[in-house]
Amino acid sequence: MLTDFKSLGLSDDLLKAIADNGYSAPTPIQQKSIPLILDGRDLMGLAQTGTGKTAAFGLPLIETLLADPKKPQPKGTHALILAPTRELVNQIAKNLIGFLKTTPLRVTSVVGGVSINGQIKRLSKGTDILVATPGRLLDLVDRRAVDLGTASYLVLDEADQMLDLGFIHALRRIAGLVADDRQTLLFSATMPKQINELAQSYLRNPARVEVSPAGKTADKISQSVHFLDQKAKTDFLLTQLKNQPDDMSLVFCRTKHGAERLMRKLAQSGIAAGSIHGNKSQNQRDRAIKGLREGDINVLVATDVAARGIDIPGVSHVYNFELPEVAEAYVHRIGRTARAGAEGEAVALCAPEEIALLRQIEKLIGIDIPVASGDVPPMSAAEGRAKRKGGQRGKPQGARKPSGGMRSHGSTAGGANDNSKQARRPRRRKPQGRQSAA
DNA sequence: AAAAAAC
Repeated sequence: MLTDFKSLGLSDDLLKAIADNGYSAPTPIQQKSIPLILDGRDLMGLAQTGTGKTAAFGLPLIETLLADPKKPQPKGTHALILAPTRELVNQIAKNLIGFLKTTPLRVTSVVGGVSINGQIKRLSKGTDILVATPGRLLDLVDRRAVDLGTASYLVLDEADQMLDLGFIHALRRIAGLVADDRQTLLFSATMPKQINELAQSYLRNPARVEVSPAGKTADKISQSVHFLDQKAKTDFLLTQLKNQPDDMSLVFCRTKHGAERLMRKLAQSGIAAGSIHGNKSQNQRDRAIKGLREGDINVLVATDVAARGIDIPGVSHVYNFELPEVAEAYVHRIGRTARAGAEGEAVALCAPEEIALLRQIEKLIGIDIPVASGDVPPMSAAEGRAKRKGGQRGKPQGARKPSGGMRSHGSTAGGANDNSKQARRPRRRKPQGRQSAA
C-alpha cells in the first residue's frame, strides 16, 4: 500500500515544498513519526542510517509551527534542535531551510569555530527554529543572547550521543532552560540500553517508533572484514584505493593524529586524499567535506567527528582502518554510505588486538561480518568466556556507565535487575516530571 | 580510551 506525504496530515504549502525538494514518498520512519509528532506526542524514533530522520522530525515540526498562533518573543525561539557536531547542525539547518522557502518561518544555526557576533545579531531578532551544538548555545545563553524559555519543542538528533558522558552535562543545563511543557523528540540509529533508560527521563508519555531494531545496519551496505596486522593496513588500503580511482571513500581512524598521519601517507602515494578531525579549523573541516563532495579529493580520512549524520551523496566505500572502541560508532560510520536507497560497501580492517572490538560490533548488529581475507585470529580464553556468557558489552569496569547520580532518579536504590524489561516500575503510568527543571 | 563540544 502506498502512503504519501499528504495522507500523513501535512498542509498543502508544505507538501509543495516537499515535492520541490525532490521527495516523493515518505520513508517508514517518516510515515510512523510524522502523525505522532503532529499529534503532540513525545517520541523516541529509531531507524537505520540514511532513511530520512531529519525530515521525520523536521516536517511535522514545521507544520506545527506554521499552525502555532504564538509569535516568537524578542530574542526567543520556538523550537530547539541539538546535534553533536557542527557539520551536522549546519546540514540539518540547510535541510530545513529547503522546506521553508514558501513559509515565513526562520531557521538559525549556531555552532562553535566561527565568529559569534553574527549569531548574536541574528538571535536578537528571534527565530522560529534554532539548530545548535551545545557548547556554543550555552555560550550564547551566558551572554544573554538567546532566551530558551520560549522554546516549546526540543529535538535531540543522534540522541544517544547527546545523552552520553561527553554531552550530558551541557544537555541537562539546556533542558532545564527550555519550556517545561515542551514536546521532546529523540532520534537515532542506535540506542544502548543504559542510555535508553536515561532518555526516558527526558520524555513524557512517549511514543516509540522503531523501524528496525536499534543498531541494525542499513540493508544496502555490503560488509566485509579483512584480518591483518596493524602495520600491514596502510599498504592494503593503498592497494584497494588504487583499484577504485573513481570511487568516493571515507576512511575512519581512531585518533586525530592517526587520521592525519594516514592522510599524509595516502597523499604521498598519489591518492587525492584529505582529512577531517577536531584538530583542524572549522574552515579546514568545511573545505575537506566540500572537497569530497565536489570531487577535488576521492578519499577523506576522518575521526568520529564525521561518523554521525553527515550526508555526502556518492560515498561508495567506508573503510574502518581502525575499529571503533564503541560498537555503536561502527553502525554510524558505515552509515555514511548506502544512503537514501543507494548501495555501498563497508570494509573493516581488523588487527589481532582488535578482535574483541569486532566481536562486540557483530553482537550489536546481529550478524557475523563475512571474512574477505586473512586468518581469523584464535579466540582467547577470556573472549571465549565473554562470548559464551553473552551479556555485557564494553569494559567490565563499566567505563561507559554514567557517573554520579545522573540516572539514579528513575531506578530506586539497589537497581537490582536491569534486564527486567518493563516489569520493574510503573513510571510509565504515573509520568513523574521529566528531567528539566534544572 | 577517544572524540566531540566554547573562548
